[in-house]
Order: sequence, then C-alpha cells, then structure tokens
Amino acid sequence: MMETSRRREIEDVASSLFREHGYSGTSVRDIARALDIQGASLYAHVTSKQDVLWAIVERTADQFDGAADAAMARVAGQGPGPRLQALVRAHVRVVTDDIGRAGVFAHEWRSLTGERRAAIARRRDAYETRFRATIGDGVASGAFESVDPTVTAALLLTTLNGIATWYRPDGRIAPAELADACADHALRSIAAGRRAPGPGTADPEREAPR
Amino acid sequence: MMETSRRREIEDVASSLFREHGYSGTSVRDIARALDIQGASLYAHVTSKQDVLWAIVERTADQFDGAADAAMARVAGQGPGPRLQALVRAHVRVVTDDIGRAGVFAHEWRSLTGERRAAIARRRDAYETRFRATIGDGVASGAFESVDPTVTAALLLTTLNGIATWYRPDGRIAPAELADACADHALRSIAAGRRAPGPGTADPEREAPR
DNA sequence: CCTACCGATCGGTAGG
DNA sequence: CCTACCGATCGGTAGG
Repeated sequence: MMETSRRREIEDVASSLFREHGYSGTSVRDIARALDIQGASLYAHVTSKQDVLWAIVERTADQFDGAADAAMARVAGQGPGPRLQALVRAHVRVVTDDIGRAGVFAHEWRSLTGERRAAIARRRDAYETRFRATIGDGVASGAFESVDPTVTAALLLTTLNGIATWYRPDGRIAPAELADACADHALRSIAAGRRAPGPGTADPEREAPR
Repeated sequence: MMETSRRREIEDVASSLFREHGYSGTSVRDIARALDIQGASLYAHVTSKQDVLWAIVERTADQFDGAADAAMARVAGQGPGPRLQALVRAHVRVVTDDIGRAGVFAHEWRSLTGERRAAIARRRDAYETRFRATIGDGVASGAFESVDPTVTAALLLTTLNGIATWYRPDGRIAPAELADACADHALRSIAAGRRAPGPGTADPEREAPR
C-alpha cells in the first residue's frame, strides 16, 4: 500500500535527522523539507511528531529483541562465552544496519513522555537483563572473571550503542568485521584464565581499596 | 568576585539541564527558572545560549586534558599497559566528578556551530590520539593483542563517555571503584597473553573473513 | 498533499 | 536583575 511506504519514508528520514540533531533539534518542517513537501502536509500521514519517534523506537526495539532471540537460538546449549558473543554480534549488526534508528533508540527515547516512555524503559531493561544474566552465568560458572554483571552489562551496551554515533557505513570498517571485533573485545574484557592485573601486580595508580 | 560565581552557577545549572534534555531541548527560560530569575535576566551574565554551551565544553576539555597530563606524568617511563590504565582512570574520574559537564562535552558539542565546533572537534581528536598512540605502542611492543588502535580507542572512549548517561553519583558504585573497574576492563580487553578466542577456537557465529 | 492560519514559545534586546 | 517587548519559529489544525 502507498500509505505504508510513505510512512516508512517519513520514519527513515526522521530517524536520520533525530540521530544527527536530536529529537527537539529537529522540527517537523525539517523532516518535511527532506521529503520535498510542506510541513503541514506531514500530518496527512502522521498524527504528531511524538508519534513518529514512538514508531521508530518501537520498531527498533523489535529488531533488537528479534535479533537477540535468533542469536540465542543459534547458540542454544553452549556456554556463556559463545552466548555473550552471539548477543554482542547480533546487537552490532542491528546498529550498523541502520545507525539512524539505532542512535534514536539509544539516545532519543528519553524524549518520549508518560506511559510510552515508561514502556520503552521496561523493554530496554528486559533487553539489558539478557546481557546481565549471561554475564552472571559466566561469573557463576567460573568462565568469566568475577566482574559485577550490572556494571559490565552497562559498560558493554553503552559501547555497542555508541557505535551509532561514530560508525560510517561507507567507511573502511565492514559491519561483519566490526561485529567480530566487538565480540572479541567483549569476551577478552571478561573471560577468565588470563594473566590478571590483580592485586599482586604493581599498579601505582590504583587507590581502592586502600 | 560575585560576577564570576554567578556565571559558574549558570554553567552548572545549564550543564545539568543540557545533559538531561539536550541543548536544543533546554530553553533559556528553563535555565533561568532553575536559578529563580527571569529569562531575560540571564543576559546580564551571558551573551547568548551558545556562549554558555561553549564555556561548558571548553572548561571540560581543559579538565580532560589536564587530568590526562597529570596521569601521564605519574606513569612516565612505564609500559603501555599502565599508561593506558592511567588514561582510563583519569578520564573516568573527570566524568564521575561532574556527569553534567562530562555528558555535555561528550554529546552536546555537536550543537556548536562554525569555528567553535571545528575547534572543539580538533581538541577532541587530539585527546583521542593519546589513547590511539598508547594502544598503538602496546600493539607494536607485543604487550597488546593486534587490535586496530583507531577502532579500539573509539570503542573505549565511547564506553567511558557513556558513563555520564547512566552513572548515579548517589548510587552504590563509588567513583574510585568504577575507575578501577574500567581500567581493568580496558586492559583485559586488549592485553596479550591470554587464551585467545582466535581462529582456532570454535566460533559458529563468526562470518568474516569467509 | 496544498494554502492559510492558530496560539505558544523561542532566543534575544531596550531601557530602566 | 526586572518589565515589556521584538520577529522568528514551533507543533499542529481547518478546509480544500
């Protein structure tokens, strides 16, 4: 249907602008100008600016959830290491696939208000819990260092979401290459069995605990 | 002088609001309201909204540069590992010391225009180069895995800057504790001499190179 | 999808 | 630091 594809065009253009200038830094007329129509004409297709943001955020949340579901199915029965890497790789692929939507999902969801904002906060937390749980499993089994799963999951997801702010799809780094680099980076940062820079190692900067 | 401290109050309030709602999502009257004065009264102390952003970003850039200078002086003569950890720890301390300014520096500098934006982009790049160079040294000496210094520095700094978006100063994680966790996280993610998840390891998800 | 238009709010100035 | 005010732009509506 024509209506649906026009609606998608609006969301594509809006997510790109929202990522670049922020939700409140993008006017309805900015979106319309990019589509070569009048500002008021946008309202033939959408009911409000908030509605466009909501649609983008929801659709992107679906993509992250779906990618994580598929990734976890593929590594079912395997240990925490491969499971974490699969989650990381799936996340990076969604980000590099559309840095506009991914950036909006990562940063602009705060511009939602009321129940919509609360709903997306819950979805984001549920998604983050998959990372927390996998990290917690690895810590419990001894496969990972005894890191704090909450802090580590937060650090990790911030890293992966941040990709949307600096990644250039036309640059020298291919999406699959970045996904692999991130998966290795994540596992190395957490896997047990290394020459650990623990309390025994000289570390003049360390100050806690005293 | 009274003038100076009032000016600092404005910047403090503004950086907190800018971090929370973005530069364009914060009006001059929002800043004034937080100070219990009229919107127009702000202009007795500042010449423009952009000027406030510029002052915040510049002052924060000074803090990051100064902290990195001091950290590097303290670990002079040491290897890439301790040097990288010192840089990470210094960065995290600046972030946790004032998440408002750090968040604005990390994300809102894009709202600057013209020469100011170009100038801060150059400063940010010079700062990032310190991380890139240290990582490059470690790769060259064999102390680090053969990672891409540019990608790794980008991933690392995004991680550290992202702390400003989720860290709660009144939460259960102390600043020094987070700084140490990040320094360990960074070194683990890059240090050589581990049971590497290389090409020999089973990794059904990997797809590049084919 | 357009023209014409709405009230509200924006960053900022004048004059005290 | 205040009151009063400026032109420009905001998100959105009416009616075609």
